[in-house]
Amino acid sequence: MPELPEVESVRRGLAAHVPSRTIVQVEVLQPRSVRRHLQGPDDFASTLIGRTFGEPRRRGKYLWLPFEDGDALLAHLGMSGQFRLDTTDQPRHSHTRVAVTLDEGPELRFVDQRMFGGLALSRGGADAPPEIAHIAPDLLNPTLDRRALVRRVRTRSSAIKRALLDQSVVSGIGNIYADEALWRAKVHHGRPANDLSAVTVGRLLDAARDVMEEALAVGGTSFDALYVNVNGESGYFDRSLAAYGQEGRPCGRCGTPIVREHFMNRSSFFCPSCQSRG
DNA sequence: CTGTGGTCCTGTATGC
DNA sequence: TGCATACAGGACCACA
Repeated sequence: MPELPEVESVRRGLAAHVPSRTIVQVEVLQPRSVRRHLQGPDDFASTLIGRTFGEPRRRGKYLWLPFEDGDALLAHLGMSGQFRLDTTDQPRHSHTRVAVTLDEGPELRFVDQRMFGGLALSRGGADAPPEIAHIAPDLLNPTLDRRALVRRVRTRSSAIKRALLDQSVVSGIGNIYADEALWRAKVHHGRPANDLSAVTVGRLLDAARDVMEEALAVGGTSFDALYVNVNGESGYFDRSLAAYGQEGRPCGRCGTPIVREHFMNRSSFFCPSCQSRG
């Protein structure tokens, strides 16, 4: 379940290998994975050939690989998407959806079991893909206006967790890090965002930033083989999770068993004692 | 504009 | 053993 730390780990892996590499061949093995390229899979493949990569970039959970000509390869990993850099003699993983041969070095492979992710060419998207204009800045963006963000969050009447997960409010947070941030800030996920004080929302956003930075430092969170970096390696932050997936285990602060609750068609894990409904 | 709930997708785990 | 069901959940879309 790639969220900001996992996507950033992938971006860094790509940054070490793809800049200055030129595409010589593209194989679309699963058309669904390029469904957001409206001209179709054949156009996707042919239009990429001959282009040269620049420095990979990221906003929230979106990743894009700029080309030197001003366009970009826009990617989202969805639930299970991976970029892998494998030598051509290594067997392709069975869920390989797109394979990109470069002029030298390893092959770039997009692997995606559940196919919620995908690739597309973004015209003129090297600096800022127009397709993701609606995606808000993320918490690791040094130019983020924290006060403006606190204000925007507090205009929402829906549950605070819904606001945290809304990528047009703040980007990069998914279900795992939302639960971790709420636990750290001692806020119940269902509290209306506009009921929280500016200080509390500020603390919550700081907690989200901190937990994602800590996760990034250890390569992200991996529960299974669905998230790995470009070399196929797992992250280690699952060992540091305080709330997510901890149902029945004692809260690290007060010892009360962590509770799981259905919320927004997914699971929310929280401490019923530390995180009161207010 | 904001808010809400349905849908897509496949592999794994669980229940009868 | 086999079949059905639940679950994982990010982004998008229709609709109120």
